[in-house]
Amino acid sequence: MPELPEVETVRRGLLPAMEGVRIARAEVNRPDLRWPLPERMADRLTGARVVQLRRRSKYILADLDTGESLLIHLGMSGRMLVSGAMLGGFHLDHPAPQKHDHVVLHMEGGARVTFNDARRFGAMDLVRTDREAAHWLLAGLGPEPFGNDFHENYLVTRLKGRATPIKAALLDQRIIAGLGNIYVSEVLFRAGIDPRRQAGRIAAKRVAEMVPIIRTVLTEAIEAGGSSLRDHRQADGELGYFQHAFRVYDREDEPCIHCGAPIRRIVQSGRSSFFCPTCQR
DNA sequence: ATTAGACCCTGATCGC
DNA sequence: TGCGATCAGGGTCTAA
Repeated sequence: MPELPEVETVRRGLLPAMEGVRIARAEVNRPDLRWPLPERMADRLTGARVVQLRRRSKYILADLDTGESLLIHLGMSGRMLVSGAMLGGFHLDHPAPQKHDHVVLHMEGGARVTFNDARRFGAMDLVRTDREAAHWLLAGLGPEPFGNDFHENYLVTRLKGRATPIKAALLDQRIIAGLGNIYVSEVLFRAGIDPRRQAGRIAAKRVAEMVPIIRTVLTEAIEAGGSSLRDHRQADGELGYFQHAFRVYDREDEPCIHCGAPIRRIVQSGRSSFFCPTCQR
């Protein structure tokens, strides 16, 4: 599901339908997702205008003119789909309601934004915009990969002394926000680092080299509309296509693009890691 | 303080 | 066509 590039792709797709537009009616079809939805959520959304649509890590934040922000997390299987709007010269008709359409925002002017999430690992909450940074889901997040707080010295310092595998360290949202299982594998391949290496035992120079690689991989993925393996859809329903550019992820037993050795899959803390045993040390 | 594993939930896929 | 096992891009919580 959605890592930073997928969430950013969704945010960009939602912009024309949501930013500057008033929510005419909010339809909330169940009391909870991963956690209970906020009190009186439909009432607090109805009539509010979306002032700005932002992203923090894997969260989308819709700032409202009520002083609150709608915080959205897509979990593993969450989608945000726009319908009934003009997009790129095409009109997106309203599709028939689907199973797991948990929240529907009926926008002024006729567009709809539907949050669908089969597995319900996603989340929504309403938070005072001026206290957003203290929200329990956001407070512990590490720096944005594209932000000024994320740089070579920062990463070297944060990984110093850590015995945990570098794979787990890069997945840790408190260290860096936004990476997930796909892009960590892709980053470590490009950096030539074995995912099992202890984070604190990698030479500082090689840790530093990961910083621009992280930014490059994420940028390329955003430009491709994210990766669509199973669940991810852009806001207009289109598939992303970065999965065609994977060098190791989901390529078990296929040849390494550099050396031809078969790509290996191992399981680390319950998640698959893909890597080339020859090129990554 | 760290770290591995269970858990949350549904659906797709694969082997039999 | 059916059935069980396995797996999935998220994160939190517990127990070692």
